[in-house]
Amino acid sequence: MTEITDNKAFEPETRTLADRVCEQIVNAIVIGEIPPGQKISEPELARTYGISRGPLREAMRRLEALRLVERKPHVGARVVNLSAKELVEIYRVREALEGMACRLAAENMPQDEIDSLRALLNEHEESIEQLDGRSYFQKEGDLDFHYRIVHGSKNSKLLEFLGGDLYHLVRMYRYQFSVSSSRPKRALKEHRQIIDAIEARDPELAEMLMRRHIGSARKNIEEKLTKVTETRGE
Amino acid sequence: MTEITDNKAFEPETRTLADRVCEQIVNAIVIGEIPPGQKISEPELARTYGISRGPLREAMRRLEALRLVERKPHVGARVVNLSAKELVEIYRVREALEGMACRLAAENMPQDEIDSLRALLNEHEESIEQLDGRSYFQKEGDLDFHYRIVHGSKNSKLLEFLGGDLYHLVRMYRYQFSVSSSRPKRALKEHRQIIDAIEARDPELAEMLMRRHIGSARKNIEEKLTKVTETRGE
DNA sequence: CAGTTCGAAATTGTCGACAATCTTCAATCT
DNA sequence: AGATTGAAGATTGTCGACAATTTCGAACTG
Repeated sequence: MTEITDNKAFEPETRTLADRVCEQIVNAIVIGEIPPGQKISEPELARTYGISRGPLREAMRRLEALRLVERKPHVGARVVNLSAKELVEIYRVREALEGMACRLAAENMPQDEIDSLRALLNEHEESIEQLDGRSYFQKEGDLDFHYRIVHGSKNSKLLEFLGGDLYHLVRMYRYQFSVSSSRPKRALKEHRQIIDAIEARDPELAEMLMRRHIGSARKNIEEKLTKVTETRGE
Repeated sequence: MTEITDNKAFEPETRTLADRVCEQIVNAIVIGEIPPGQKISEPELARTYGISRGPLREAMRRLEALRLVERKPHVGARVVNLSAKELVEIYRVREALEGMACRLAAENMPQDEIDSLRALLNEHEESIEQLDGRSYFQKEGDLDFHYRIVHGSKNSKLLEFLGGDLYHLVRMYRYQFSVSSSRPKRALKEHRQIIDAIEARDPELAEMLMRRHIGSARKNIEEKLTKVTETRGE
């Protein structure tokens, strides 16, 4: 028994079937493999993932809680189709929660995490300068920045709500609309201001900067979407 | 077809079994009928509510998403036992979200809802003056006030997060610790200040007042709980 | 007697089948 | 012709049984 037989890397799937499939479906929805508004057939999805309907229904319950699908009793489930209004509403929620997270990060984020986050921003800068269309990295990289701030707040409930639930919706929207920050350099500058405020341990400023940062993203969306609806003549 | 045959009151239970039982269990947990930290046996609960394990497991998934129970694969589920730290974390989330809700309410809450809310506050005042221990009304009444503000924000996502998910935890905590506002008159005064700011259509002030209001409730908790832990000699 | 190991019981996870409900479409009636 | 009703098909909701995993206890060993 001297060898380590129960190596964690060897048991990557100790979780339940429902959990694993749920994660797969979340990803499929986020990247648009299952398109928004599509009706979900339980028997079909169950066959697709090679499981029975029992675990699948449990996974659906979780997806419902994540607000990625909407269910009506005795009718069925559909992938959400975010309206412009709902999207703006989500950004209001982000503005509030991440503003608070940033405030708390200014109080609680350890120095080593701050250093690490600065290094991440430097990577972002490089990927922007050689802007050979690595929009994927930009998209995920931006969320990575925000996630780390929330992590740095040392508030587990904030982390659960934002990182566990809300970010799936945000990621989904970004993939659907192919939105990579329309002004990456400006965003990077704002990110640097934010981390500066955190390192200076200035909660008020940190919160204000983050709220502005997300607020301008929200205005950006509002602008684009009203433009689209105007074009459509609505 | 002149009569209204599809009266909503006539179909009170069109929802699924899992949904109904879930609501029952939520209530049982909130009022402490199922105490915090208790292990949940699926077969036993299923018998208690007279259903099979299938729907019950779906209900458990929902309870997990509501953060009222914690599950470990192949081990079981337990009712959450909120620590002091987590409770304070939840109040931070409330401070952020309800602050935003209050800001938006100042922009969007219809006048008739404002009037109705003022009437509710007058009822609260009466129930306080004849303080014959109607703490139940105080507890639920306070949440009612906060709920209406969120409703007045006209932001459906805020309503979902706060009203749908988070308030169950807050209610649970209030029942467990038998916390009726330790200073009801002061709370009422603050509520009136808030509704004044909303009616004056002053988003900045409205948000600030709400954040202070919830912030002082948080400090109140922090104070009490550190006192308790000190008494215990920890 | 303490510690370990093995096994039985209980609990959780999964499955396939049956019942209830909704949707669709065609036949009938006004 | 258009609307209504009814039945057939498909889909969702529910159940009981089986398989996999964990837990608890008793027997065994040092």
